Order: sequence, then structure tokens, then C-alpha cells
Amino acid sequence: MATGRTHRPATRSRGIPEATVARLPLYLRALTALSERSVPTVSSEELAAAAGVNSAKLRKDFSYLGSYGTRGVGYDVEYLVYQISRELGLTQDWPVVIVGIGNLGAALANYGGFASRGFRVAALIDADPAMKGKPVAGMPVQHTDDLEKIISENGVHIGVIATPAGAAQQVSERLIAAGVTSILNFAPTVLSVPDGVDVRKVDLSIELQILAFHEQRKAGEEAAAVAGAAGDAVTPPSLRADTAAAAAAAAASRKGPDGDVPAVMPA
Amino acid sequence: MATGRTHRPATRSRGIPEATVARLPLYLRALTALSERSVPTVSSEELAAAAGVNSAKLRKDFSYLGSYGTRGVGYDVEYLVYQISRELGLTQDWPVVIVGIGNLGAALANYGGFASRGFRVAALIDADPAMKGKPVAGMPVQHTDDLEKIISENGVHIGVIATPAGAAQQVSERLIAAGVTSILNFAPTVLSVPDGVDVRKVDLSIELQILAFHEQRKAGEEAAAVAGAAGDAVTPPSLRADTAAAAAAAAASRKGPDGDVPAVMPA
DNA sequence: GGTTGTGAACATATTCACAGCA
DNA sequence: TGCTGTGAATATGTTCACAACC
Repeated sequence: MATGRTHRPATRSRGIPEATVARLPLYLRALTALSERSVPTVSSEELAAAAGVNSAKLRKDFSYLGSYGTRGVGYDVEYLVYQISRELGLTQDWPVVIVGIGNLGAALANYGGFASRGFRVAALIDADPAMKGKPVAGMPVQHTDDLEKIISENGVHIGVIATPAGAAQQVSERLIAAGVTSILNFAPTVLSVPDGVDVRKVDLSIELQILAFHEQRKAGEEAAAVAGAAGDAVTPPSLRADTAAAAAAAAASRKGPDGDVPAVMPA
Repeated sequence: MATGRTHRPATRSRGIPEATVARLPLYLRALTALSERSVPTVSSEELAAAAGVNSAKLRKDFSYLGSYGTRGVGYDVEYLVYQISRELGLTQDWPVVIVGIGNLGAALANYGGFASRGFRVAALIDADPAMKGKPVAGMPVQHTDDLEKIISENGVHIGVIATPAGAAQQVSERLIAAGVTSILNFAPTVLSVPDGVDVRKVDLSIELQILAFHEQRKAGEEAAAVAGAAGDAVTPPSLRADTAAAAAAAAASRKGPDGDVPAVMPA
């Protein structure tokens, strides 16, 4: 940023790139493992390998945080752990609530990875009256009626939504009204939230669909090497009307109960 | 791509950008919802709103697939559903195995979103002999010993790993040796895999850490507006030794049971 | 010698803005 | 007139390659 002389890096710390932020937890994990093995220092090359990135990227990422390494030596493991933790805001602990204690919500409540790094599950909340008081992961499930009270009494700013898709938007609105400003959404819906609220989305089926895309490519390449046309490649404009008609037919023939499932496919 | 005249879009279909691929499932979900409501056509503006992106991005994305819209009108919902499904490889169905049937694995097995879109859970696999034969989501859990047999008999190319971190690398190696070429990894580890194998990673605690980063920023901004130095903002180089010492103190005072927590800090 | 930190080059992704077509 | 499809402009991210420093 600042060219050459000035030792103070201008006004840094403004705007660490998102891509970098997203990798800091990876570095932190790798560093924590080294720390447990009492490794005192590590080079960008070694750490990068442990985190599954390349070393140039890692050095660039760290350069946004400051000059925390020593040329000719590497990085002090403990020191970096602290710097990254602080940058990520993990030196304080964050109470979170999990809303929707179905299979997934229960799995999340039991997931050790939360507690181990600055996050504390403050409450489990579910709309089902039958769940009320039931212990999950050692805590009693509380009813949605008390959501607002729970949020404000615990000073919760981060909420995890693990409800069915249909409930997610409304839950998010209540969370936000009660003071939550960051949401981790496991429900397969797009949440619309006001400015200033962060939403991150974890979607199991989307990840699988992305894998399927690449998997298909692999299969397609093999096939293409063998036969000329696999019927899967580029659909020339001339086929458009045909496939459109076929798609319409397919659509007409569906109509499942919950209707999420497609049916026949055209030629 | 091709300038002006030629109606055939040159050699397209080579290389849809990753960012676009990652959004196709979102569009597909929005389109499916419209399809269920029997909406015949949709504009880029409407569909973009439903998918939570802006319309220019959506149109650009679709332009990589081909010219599937009608100017002045919009997109035919059924036709687009089909085109995107085909592009993603969802017109065939993909058998998947889930390895590691703990809380999370069970939640995944029960998750309806898989089956509903071209994915079929072919088997549930766990290393614990006590789990063998136990029904989860209506299927008997099978033992890891039979992993290779299960993969090859079912023609599985996609595997989901929901084991503890320690087991994940070894499981991935066995999956790959048996023929799996795409892995969805829920274990908090970096997998190293040979070229040609795709890995996607879902990491709950990483997502929370990213949220915490932004959450901290918000808090920092408020504080900065009030007092001058919140102790959270830019740490000038002169403070470096001090903060390191503070970190040492903080670290010494922690000490979790499983020891995921670091210890001393250097000067 | 060894390794960081970083400009400069390159690559990818997003957004703008408007020509082209129904 | 209305909306798509897309070049061009911009923004963000990655990689290269090497000077600076221990």
C-alpha cells in the first residue's frame, strides 16, 4: 500500500479482503495443531501446506494483518495464533442460540467445534411444545415464545437457524428484532434481512449439486473421448424448441405430493 | 463471445465460471418454487430477487449457458429448470454414501434435500461395530469393512464424510481407492487428495468465525464513534510487545479439558 | 543462506450501460 | 416499449518474482 519508506503501513487494518478473512480460520486451525505439538515457529511454506493453500497466498493474507513474521526464520506459532484470534474476534466469547432442534439442530448443539473456539451455545430454541424442557446436548430446549427474552438476557448477537425452510424467514425477523446481527442459516431459503445484518448460508444440497456438476464433466470428458456426441454437450439452437416442448411435457407429468421432485426427462 | 453476426455462440459451453456454477443451484431452487406455483415465465429482475442476487449477475450467468430467454418477455420457467438441471447433471441420479453416522451423519441421512434433487443415499457407513445393522433414516448402517464393496457395487462416485477429524483422511483415501471422485467433507480437516478428485468442504465453526469477524467490526465501529481507542481497532507497532504479553496471560488462564486451547505467548 | 513482505502482472468476478430484438 | 444478452469498465482475488532483511 504505502510505497517504500514509511514503516507504519499507512492506514492499514481498514478492509481485510473477504477472501482473506475466510481463510483465517483455516490458518488458525493449522496453527493450533502446531501449537499443541509445541512447534515454536513455522515457515509460510509449511503452514500453507498444513492449511491446504499455497505459500504466496498465505504470505499475502498475513501481510494484510501486519508484519508478524521474521525474515529468514518464519512465524512464531503462539504469537500468530493470538493475532489471528484477535483479528477474528475470538478473544472474547460469543453466546449463540440455535433455533430449530431437529436432527440438524441437535447435531449442531452436540458439535464440539463450537465451544472449542470462543462460541458458547447459550440456548436451544424450538417451536414444538413437545420439545420444551427436553435435554439436548445437556441443555433443556426452550420454546420459541421466549426467544426475545433469551436473546436479550444473554446478549446474543449471533443466531443459528436450523429450522425447516418455511419457518426460517420469520425466525430471522424475530432474531433480528431482538438484537441479533449475524445469522448462520442452514435452512434452504434465501433470507431477506435489513442492511447491517450479516447472513452466511450453509446448504448441503447446493454443495452436492456443485460436485455433481464437476462429476458430470469428468464423465463427459471420458465419453467424449470415446464417442463423438454424448447428447450431453452443447445443445444447438435448433434443438431449442424440441427440448422446450419436452420440458413442458415433463413438467405436466410431475406434481408430486410436496412437489419438490422432478420426474421424466426428455430426449 | 462471438461478436455480432454468427448466431451459433462459437464453441461455448467450455468453461462455465465457478462462481456461476455455484449460483446455479440457487436459481434452480427459485425456479422450482415458481414452477410449483405454475408461474409460466419470469423476468431476470424477479428471479434475481427470489434467488437473492442482482439481475445483471443473473443474466450474465445465464448467458454462459446459452440464450434461453426472450427479450421483452423473460425466461420460460419450465425450460430453464430443465436446462439448469441438465447443466448441473441432475437429470441423472447420483448414488452417494455417507461415512460416519454420528449426530451429523444421521442428520444428513435424514435430510430430505438430498433425495429431492437427484441424489440417492445408497448406504450409511460407520466404523463402530455397535452401529452395524442399526436403522438410521430407514436404512441399516453398514460397517466400514465393507466400504469398498459398497462403493463399487453401487457405482458410487460421490462420498460424504461426516467422521471425526482424525478419521477423515484415511476414509477419503479408501473412498478414492474404491472409485469415488467427489467428496463433500464435513470433518474439520484439510484432506489431501490426488488430482482429479474434487473436494468441497463444509465447516460449521469456520462459518461462525467469519461471522464473528464481521460482528466484531460492527462493535468496533460503535465503540470507535464513542471513545477514541477501544483497544480493538488498529494496533500500532509500538503496542506489539504489550499485546503479546496480554495474550500470554489470557492463554495461561484458559485451559480447556480436551486442550484445544493454546497456551503461552512470546514477547 | 533462507524466508518474509509486497509491488506488478495476471486471472476471475461483478457491475454498468446499452444495442438488439420480441 | 420492455427485457435480454453482452461488450467494456471496474473490482476483487491470485500468483509471480524479487528486494529487503534476519
